[in-house]
Amino acid sequence: MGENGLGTMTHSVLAARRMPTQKRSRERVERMLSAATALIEKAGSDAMKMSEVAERAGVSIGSLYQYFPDKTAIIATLAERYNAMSCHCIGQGLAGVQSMAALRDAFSDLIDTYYAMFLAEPVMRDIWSGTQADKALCAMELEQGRVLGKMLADVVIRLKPAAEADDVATKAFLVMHLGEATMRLAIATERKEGQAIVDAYKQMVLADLLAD
Amino acid sequence: MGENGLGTMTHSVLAARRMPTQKRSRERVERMLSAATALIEKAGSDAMKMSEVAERAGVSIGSLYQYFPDKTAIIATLAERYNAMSCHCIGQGLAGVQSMAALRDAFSDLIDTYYAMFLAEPVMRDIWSGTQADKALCAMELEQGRVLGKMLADVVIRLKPAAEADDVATKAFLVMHLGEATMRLAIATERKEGQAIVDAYKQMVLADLLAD
DNA sequence: TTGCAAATGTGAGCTTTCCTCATCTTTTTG
DNA sequence: CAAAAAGATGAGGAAAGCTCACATTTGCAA
Repeated sequence: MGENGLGTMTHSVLAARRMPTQKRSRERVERMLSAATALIEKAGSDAMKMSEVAERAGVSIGSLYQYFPDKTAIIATLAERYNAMSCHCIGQGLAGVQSMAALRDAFSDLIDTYYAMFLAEPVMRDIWSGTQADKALCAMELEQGRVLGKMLADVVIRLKPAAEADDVATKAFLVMHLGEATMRLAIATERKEGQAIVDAYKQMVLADLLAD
Repeated sequence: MGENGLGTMTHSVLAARRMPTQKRSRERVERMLSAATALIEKAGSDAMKMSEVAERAGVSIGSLYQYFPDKTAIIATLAERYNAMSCHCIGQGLAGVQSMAALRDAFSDLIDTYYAMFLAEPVMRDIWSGTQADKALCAMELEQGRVLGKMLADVVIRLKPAAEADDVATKAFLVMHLGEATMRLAIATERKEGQAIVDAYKQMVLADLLAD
């Protein structure tokens, strides 16, 4: 599962030791990230060894550390790509909404899509369900929640101009963050219960969001 | 902050290598746990070194490993004690509820108490906000959610016998789990925003819980 | 083309931390 | 009181992250 269709965005989380400027090194960095992806899919990011990443990418350990200051930087780079992808999806889903009824449907679809993405992407699952030990990863999740929260808040404010902006912002932030928590919970349980949990989340959140 | 008033329950998470039966060893195990607590408070469980725990407890590394199969076992033991404590609190809070209005008040108080506990206990914060990388810890959190969810579901079923039991159970499980997620989020933000987030959570959940 | 500076690549091995085990000491028990 | 069981010790094995002194390749100006 080498190529993952996530584009070729360069990493920028925690200033890499060196930015790849030549074509050769850019390709090598992509190989490193592909190797890391494959290894995470196989056994999780915790079990991923830097030496294995280097070997699989056909690169020396020294090269690996030239572009990623430490192990978490590789994982953070992958996480950043997935984040960008899901932010884009969610943004698109919310963009055209013109009524509360449309919001309800859009939100419901969007959660289902997000859930399907979690289920389908082993790396995403691994990163968000396991490795939250890392501070940088935690900060990224928080930031992600803020971005998604803002998207949702903007829509709600647009549809309900009378609402208190601060309250809406807080609630939207919470709703999006709890969405991620719900995904984690759903994934950690049986498939059927997982779906029931996601449905319960949608129902609860939508009732609150649509209330006036 | 040596003694923490959490009682002297023995650990039982992942069968310790050896159970302390003599008085001497039981005291030593308590010293190990106190040392671990102090070190986690100082710099987090990630930075906690087994050699430091042993030294601070006035014990050899060998002894430490005689009672805790690995590093996570110490943390899991502490987590188990905090879990038992919070389960007890929450159980008490929900026990005497006889009406939906009382449930609303009890739930609100209970969440505030839980939040205060999170804020006051550095070790609890550390364990639940950081070290979720460990599978045993994740399983414990899930189990904790199930136990708390059952408590809440029992109360709701008692007050609304007409409700579908499965739906209530799923929802209660989700609500309790999202409660923990909310705590984590609140703790990760500024104190004032944290309180607003907790309030938003309470409002959202209660509206759903009290709906008929 | 050529030569040189900057960029890139290498991997042996240093460091840190978890954890084991052979051996010794203390306590309990028949 | 002697044997057996429980408890205690700490040097050192092992694994993985990461460094650094040195080798190679590339881009570019003369």
